[in-house]
Amino acid sequence: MARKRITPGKIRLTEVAKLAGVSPITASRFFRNPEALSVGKRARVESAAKELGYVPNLAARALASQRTEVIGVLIPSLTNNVFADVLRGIYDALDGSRYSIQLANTRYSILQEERLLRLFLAQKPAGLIVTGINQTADSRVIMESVDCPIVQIMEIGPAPVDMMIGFSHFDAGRAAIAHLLDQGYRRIGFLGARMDPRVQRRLEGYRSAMTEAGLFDERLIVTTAVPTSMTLGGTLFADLLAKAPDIEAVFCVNDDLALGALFECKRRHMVVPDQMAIVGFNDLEFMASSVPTLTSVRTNRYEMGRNAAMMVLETLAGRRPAEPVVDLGFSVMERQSSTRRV
Amino acid sequence: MARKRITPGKIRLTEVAKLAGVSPITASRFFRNPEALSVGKRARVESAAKELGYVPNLAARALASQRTEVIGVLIPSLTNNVFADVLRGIYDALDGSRYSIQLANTRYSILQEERLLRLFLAQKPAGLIVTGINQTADSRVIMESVDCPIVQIMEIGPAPVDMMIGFSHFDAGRAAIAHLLDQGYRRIGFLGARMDPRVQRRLEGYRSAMTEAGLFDERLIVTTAVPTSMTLGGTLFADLLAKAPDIEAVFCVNDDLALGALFECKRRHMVVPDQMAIVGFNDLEFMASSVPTLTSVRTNRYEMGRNAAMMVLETLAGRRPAEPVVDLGFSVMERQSSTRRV
DNA sequence: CAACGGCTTGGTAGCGCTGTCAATATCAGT
DNA sequence: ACTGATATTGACAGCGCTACCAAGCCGTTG
Repeated sequence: MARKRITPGKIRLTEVAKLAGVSPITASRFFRNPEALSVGKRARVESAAKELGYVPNLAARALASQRTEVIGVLIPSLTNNVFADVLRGIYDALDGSRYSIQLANTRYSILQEERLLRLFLAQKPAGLIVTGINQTADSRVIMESVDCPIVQIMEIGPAPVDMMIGFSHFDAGRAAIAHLLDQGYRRIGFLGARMDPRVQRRLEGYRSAMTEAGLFDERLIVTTAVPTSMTLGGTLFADLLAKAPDIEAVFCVNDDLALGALFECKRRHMVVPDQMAIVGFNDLEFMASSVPTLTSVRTNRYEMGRNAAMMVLETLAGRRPAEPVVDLGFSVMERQSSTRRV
Repeated sequence: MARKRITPGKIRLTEVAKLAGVSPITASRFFRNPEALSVGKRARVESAAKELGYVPNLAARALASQRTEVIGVLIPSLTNNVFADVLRGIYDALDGSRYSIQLANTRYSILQEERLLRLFLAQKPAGLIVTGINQTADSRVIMESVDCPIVQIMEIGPAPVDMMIGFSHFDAGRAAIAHLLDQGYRRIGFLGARMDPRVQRRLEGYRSAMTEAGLFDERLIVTTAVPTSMTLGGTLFADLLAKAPDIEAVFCVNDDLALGALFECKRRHMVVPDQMAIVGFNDLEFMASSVPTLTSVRTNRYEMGRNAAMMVLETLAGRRPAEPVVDLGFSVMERQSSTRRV
């Protein structure tokens, strides 16, 4: 004999079936589709499974059925609060379903993303949720070859691999500037960190709005590839002031930078918004409770995650969403930090 | 025939072996332990795999080998920045290893935790990282029956299931109060949200230190089961002021509350620290860049996650850590918000 | 020169479950 | 009573990989 059975006491489906007096396949059906069984057998299998403390072997199930109940999620950062909200939405939507989540962190690298995508392939995921629309060509090939629902989240754009949910970062950037212009600000600076594709599109929105208003000036822009933080917000804002001392307002590419800028203003005894207006992005919870309260562009992160997961779920259930691309929009939350100049 | 082969074009290990001119088992060894092969065969298998674009089937591997390369991680919250840092540490430590992470969210419920633990069982994880030391009795039974390394993180206590890494929240709470007492503050309030077991132990530390100093007063404590947020920090602080208008300082059970309290002070035109000292907990990045800078108890969250994962890895590699319980300690970062009263 | 031991390689038989299809039981309608 | 349709159940084989053991190969040793 090539291999001796090393698991004498282990409870397999066969044991459950034996105790319940049914065939293994019937017991198997009990776990996957109980309605298909007669009431009597259903009860017998159920009590047998409970009595033996049966735990199904997922690997065997996956091998035999050629699919898993794992939904792969690719996000670029674990630290960024934005993705925490998205994740919460995903987890909430999947809660109670039989699907579980396999989370992977791309660290904002599309090469890393491609590697992780390959890794997911080996798991035959039931569905995939990936961040953004800037995948490598190879990543796209992989995604197109995987036979499972895929949702790209965080932004929308042309040519979805499968489904898509998000909003236009370009438009959102434009809207933030439109608000400031509307409030009478003219010299409006831009603060950006990380500069991932979505941030760059917000910058494009800024550039477009400013150019249109005849106010564009390269010196108003300060960016860095460094990951964002509140401390960085202060530093970048100081840099911006050095480059363009006459600015009246600043659009920060996220809320951490905005709060950092606010504190830098405090440090310099500049009054917000009288001497400096501040607008952030994402509308994290704290923006409404700072002093002064901070204007921000609200993005529907939780809903994005939740809906993305639900779109995968619906597709798996055979009810494919009518609209594969969903624009969740955004809204400029106008608060004290950017009220009209006098 | 019971089942016809439905995968005519799929690349299995057999195909790779055939192309490389070796037996399947030799090809298998290439992927698990390349050193065992002769140099020639190693190269042949490698190029064959690459040529065919072979992706191993993890389910089959798991079924045949009776184990997986998945490490289960149970944390109570995705939103809380504290766990984002822990997770980052875990992901960093596992990066480059062959292990992947299965993350599950207990939502601060030990019943949910037990359910998820059962779910993990079915996956035969290679290791387990769980938060805290307050598991249900059944959870403990499950954990003790699983044959894999387990690390309890975030705090230390008696009777580890297997390994443990964290610090004493009781001592940390005491240390925060000791610092305030040392700076001359006497009427010190306590602000707590969520009130999970670790927060309660911080409260015990507060109670112990205050009692010891002969300063304990039940009216100085304001807590809620509501999840923490900056806004809540402002609200709770207002409640505390209503109950005890004469307080001189406040110890907030986390940094969000502390920043919320700071803004509430601003709103009330109370000068920090002259009229009100504030101490937070965790020392998130923003504590050092607010105005005034905020004192906080630094906890080594990233290291906790990283070391926990490394402990699992080491155990899996057969090098069991000499010390199964690791105290990572904490440090009170003294900043402007709690400098000595005049 | 036979015996030995280390290294590499292969054969065999499953791991535990489920897809497929056939068989049987049940029931309504004529 | 018989037919056909539907609901339930079971037999069989195999999903793709690896554990176990055995065999082959080689150089070394007494």
